[in-house]
Amino acid sequence: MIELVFPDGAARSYPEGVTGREIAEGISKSLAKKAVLVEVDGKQLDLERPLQKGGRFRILTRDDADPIVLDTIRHDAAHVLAEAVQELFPGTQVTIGPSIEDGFYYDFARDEPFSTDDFPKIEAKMREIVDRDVPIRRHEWPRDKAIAHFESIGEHYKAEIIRDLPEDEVISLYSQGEWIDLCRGPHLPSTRHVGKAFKLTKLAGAYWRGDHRNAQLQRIYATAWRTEQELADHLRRLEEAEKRDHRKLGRQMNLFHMQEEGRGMVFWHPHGWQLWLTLEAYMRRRLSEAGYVEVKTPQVLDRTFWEKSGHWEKYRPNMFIAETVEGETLALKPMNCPGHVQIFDQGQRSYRELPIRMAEFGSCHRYEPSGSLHGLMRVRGFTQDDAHIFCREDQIVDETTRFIELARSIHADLGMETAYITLATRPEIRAGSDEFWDKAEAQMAEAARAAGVEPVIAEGDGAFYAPKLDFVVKDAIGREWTCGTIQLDYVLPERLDAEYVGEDGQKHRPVMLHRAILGSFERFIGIMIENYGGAFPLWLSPVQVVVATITSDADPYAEEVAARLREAGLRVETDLRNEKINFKVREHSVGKTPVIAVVGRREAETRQVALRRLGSDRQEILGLDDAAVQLAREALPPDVARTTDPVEPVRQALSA
RNA sequence: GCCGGCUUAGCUCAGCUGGUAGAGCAGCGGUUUUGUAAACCGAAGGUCGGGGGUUCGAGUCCCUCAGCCGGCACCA
Repeated sequence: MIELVFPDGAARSYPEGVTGREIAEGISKSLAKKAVLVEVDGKQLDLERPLQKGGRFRILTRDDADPIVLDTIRHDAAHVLAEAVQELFPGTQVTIGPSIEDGFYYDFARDEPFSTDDFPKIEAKMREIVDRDVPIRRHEWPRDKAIAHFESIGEHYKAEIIRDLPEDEVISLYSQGEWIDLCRGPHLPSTRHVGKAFKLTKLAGAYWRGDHRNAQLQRIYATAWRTEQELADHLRRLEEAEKRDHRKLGRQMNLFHMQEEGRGMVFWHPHGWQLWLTLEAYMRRRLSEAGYVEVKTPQVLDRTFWEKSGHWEKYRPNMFIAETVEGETLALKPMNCPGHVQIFDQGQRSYRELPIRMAEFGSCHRYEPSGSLHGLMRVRGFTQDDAHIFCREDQIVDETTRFIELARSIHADLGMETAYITLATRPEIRAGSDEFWDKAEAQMAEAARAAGVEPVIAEGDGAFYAPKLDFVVKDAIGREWTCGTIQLDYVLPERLDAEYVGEDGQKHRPVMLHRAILGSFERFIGIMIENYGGAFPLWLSPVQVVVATITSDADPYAEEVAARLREAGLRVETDLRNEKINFKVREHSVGKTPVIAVVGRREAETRQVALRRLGSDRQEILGLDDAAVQLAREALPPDVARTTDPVEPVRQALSA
């Protein structure tokens, strides 16, 4: 007998080998009908699986909000997809097909390429399989039999997977009708439970086992949900996200462009560059306040320099290299760190100077693989908000904690909430002893906790020389972005011979903390565009106010209004075109201008402005001076608004 | 870099099985002086991504190169 403890706390005994379905039937017929999985001590099992041991027990139905249910639906849908493809395209080999966020995919091996034109046919076949409502059954086979079976039907990838499973692993297979696949499970009771709220979305190439030296398979992506409604909602969310695409908005809002001759390089247009300058000025204030000093280092340095830093050996394929007529070989800097060490190395450093927090808005070039380029998100010429903290070992934790607090505050100011922080631990190929890694990882974790954050461990993701913390932020529509990092480094100071004189009069190696908060301006601006959907808050908006006239009589007054607002520090444009006010309001609303100041004959006479805010159709009539003061106050960057009497800069601007 | 798709006017897109390129918006010229999300009229605008081929004839078919898009791989 085994004892099962139900969610309500009741404990009941059942004979060993009882199945979830039998238990459900014992409770109610309707439950047995709805049940899809059971869970014993947190482990989900098929409904028909004989239970061997007791524990905390619950029955999961298809409607359960538990993510494991949706996960199982997606996983089963992947099997249905695989069966459908094999029925339609004989000779196709199956490999793996896991559930993923929002859906699932399946990787197939087939000489002929699939086409998205095949999707309707495949989807129809999938629906047919769902309608067949065939039971999904678990089988356990001896290893040799499983291998022989898959080899005999030409499924070499499956056979390879089984061969690579640990010797003691139970080989489980699942069948739906004639079709059988290697799988760990668990699965739904029958294909009907998969439902029809799925849609094939994308076709892609993917390497077998994720290794580019292996064969390339064809991956079919799909989205799958519990109900048609959930599917429709998801498709609508995708459309929404598409509207926010920074490449689209960048063109529509005339922020930047790229062209063939400069792949991965950005041409910033006036409004886009204004956005950059505003962000840069903000960062400069925040860094200065946090005790950083700003530097600027050369764009191009001789090959010998990169040989010393180790980049020539390790990083050369990613570097832009230039030859001069005099036969020198130079390289554009792919990163700023070695340059910063040169500044550190000038003169004699004392322990009293540490920590030195050396910042640079460092413009770097990296030859990224062509297929990885993506709008502003992955470029070849970019500017990092880079800084290196040179410190003693005993300062690492404190500096890291301070950094985490700074980064969180900056992300929040820029409309992004910290979702979590990851601690990337020792990779397989690494430098340094285990003792070093134990200590370094512990220090990073300690610093995170001191800042009030429990880091999520990213096993093996660290740089080869040290662990790092990465920030994951969440945007307005819930998407996550990795933004900001801090990495420990003992190697570069050693290589470039950085040293300081300690309290003991001896020379010591400083530790370096590489850190960035935005990552790169390019990428971060791309993220900001998507986060705000182009509707930037007033302080960031490239154009804050458009003064729009109703008739040409008001032109002189409109110029006066614009001048007055500019005097108050606002970024203002005028629209004196011979167009109707409706037309102008529409155009500037579509263009995401935060404030439209409408002036007509009335306003000119009374020396007022009619303000209209983006997203509202109300108008606010204010005297010109009041409007200038009020808007200037609203347009203060968040840090300025926090650190000073918000009225003071306005007063200063007014008296200037 | 790899797999697949795409590339037509400044932008968004149409162009069936090969028969000599079309719309809306923007831009330009004019009329209109307008009160909070698109006034009206007109003229213009294209070596259909580059190159090569098949054909009497190619935007359309084939080859090739480039770029872009979606993934994969990469991301010190």
